[in-house]
Amino acid sequence: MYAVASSRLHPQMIPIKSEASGATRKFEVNCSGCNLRELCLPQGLPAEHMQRFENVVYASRRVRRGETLFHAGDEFSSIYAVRSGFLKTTVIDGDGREQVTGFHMGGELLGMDGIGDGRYNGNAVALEDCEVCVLPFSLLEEFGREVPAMQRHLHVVLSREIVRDHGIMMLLGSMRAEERLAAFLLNLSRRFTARGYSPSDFHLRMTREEIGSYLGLKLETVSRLFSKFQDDGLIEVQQKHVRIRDIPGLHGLMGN
Amino acid sequence: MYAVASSRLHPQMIPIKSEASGATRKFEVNCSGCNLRELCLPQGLPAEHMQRFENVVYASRRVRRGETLFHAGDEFSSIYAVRSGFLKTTVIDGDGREQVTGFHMGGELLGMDGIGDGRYNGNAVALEDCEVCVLPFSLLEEFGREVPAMQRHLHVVLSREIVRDHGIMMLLGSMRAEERLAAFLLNLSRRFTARGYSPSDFHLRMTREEIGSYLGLKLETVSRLFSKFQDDGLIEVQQKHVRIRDIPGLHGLMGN
DNA sequence: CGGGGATTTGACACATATCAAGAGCGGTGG
DNA sequence: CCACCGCTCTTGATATGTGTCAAATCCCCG
Repeated sequence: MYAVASSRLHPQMIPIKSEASGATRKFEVNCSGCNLRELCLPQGLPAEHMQRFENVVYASRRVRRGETLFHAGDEFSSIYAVRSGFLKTTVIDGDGREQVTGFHMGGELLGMDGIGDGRYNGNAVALEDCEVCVLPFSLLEEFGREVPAMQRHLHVVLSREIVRDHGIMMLLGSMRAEERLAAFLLNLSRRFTARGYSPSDFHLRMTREEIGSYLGLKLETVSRLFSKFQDDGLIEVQQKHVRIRDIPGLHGLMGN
Repeated sequence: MYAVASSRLHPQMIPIKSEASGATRKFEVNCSGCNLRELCLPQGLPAEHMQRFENVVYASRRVRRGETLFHAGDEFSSIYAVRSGFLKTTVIDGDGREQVTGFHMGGELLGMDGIGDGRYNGNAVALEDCEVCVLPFSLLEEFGREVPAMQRHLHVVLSREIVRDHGIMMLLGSMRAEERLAAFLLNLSRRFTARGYSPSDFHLRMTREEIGSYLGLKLETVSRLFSKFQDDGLIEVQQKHVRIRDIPGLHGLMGN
């Protein structure tokens, strides 16, 4: 019925030059044919502008598991749209402590933290082999000046990122460990569902430690909670594979 | 030497019509003469565009202590720039729990969380009598389409909000109570300094409970930490008045 | 197929929350 | 102008959720 969420390259990429076989290569994009078009930046863009948008998408870039798409401090010039794969973003403070700020899947945008002062503020690391679309920000801005719908949508995307962050602040500031993990699982479920995967059956790409960092918990706490949720019949866990058995039950955990 | 940070109306407002004496009134703005111009949205805008910008600033609005500038769910049409006073922003989750997402002073922008889906995502409440400039977002967008510098600056401001939020996520996710409060005080100090107030001597407008909400702590913990910092000679506290005695000492608390 | 990181689980420590009581302060109305 | 009331703050005693440390197992990746 549902495919278990897994990493597959989507077949929109059409290389122009075979010599450009490095990490980044120019290519003809086909946003209109991309199965992520309803989730990605061109979402809702009238057909007449779609072709123009495809010229903004400058290149694709392949990032292998463990590799970094951009580092904090790198010069900013583009934002990235995830075409396939799964990444985390992190920030590091003066003392070297790392905080995971998000996990990102197909159709989601990365790098918007770099617009502010011309350098990325955080890091983006692939948790599995990824393919991302490179969107040079100056081209996006130019496009936005010409097409109000594009401009508005860019603002919408930036604003939603702010709203997303406020949700995480709520989670970190006001919820107990159990609620945080339930919220996390439900959030993943929702996002997988939007991409056509099973709402209840998925493979976690991140470690317990990364989940813990994201949720403001230690990895042992995350592990114990997974076990507890399993004992309570809410989920089944086996290493990185999770099956949610009781979505209403997880919802019920929040707010008690 | 320094004025202790206090709420003063800045004198740029020139009412056009005296009958428009309600909470909101149109007025001739004078951004170029505003002492917040270097911190506010028109920051860095070339002089030639300043006058045009002043036409985007649609009105001023007065918000009394305790009143709400906007509620979560209200229809979005404008962002707001704080002209004077001090506000908090909050979000409320399904169970009615409130999380303070920020404290905002002169020159800072509010309401950018509303662009995403046409409704404000959070609340903005005045912690003392405030005056805000109303910036209709559609006018800002129009202006941005015509003036790339304006467009870019709007993006910069949105991006910085994201970066700010990531800093708070770091704070909530990775720091201990003591570090959080030290970071909070140093952040306030920096922002007061940028506005010409004393870096070390200021009046807190928010309650211990609001500080606690912002920092993910309970009010008793905040109170105890204030006492502890005082015992350690780092600060002097008397209710809402704070005097920082040892800024390096506070910095030193972070990362131990 | 081997090795090392990832995960689980237990025992215990400790930071922060909770509950409670009293004091301080400010704003309001007499 | 003063006194009272209510909210805010402080502080103590205690509870508890989560962290820390440790060890064994798992299993995934190279």
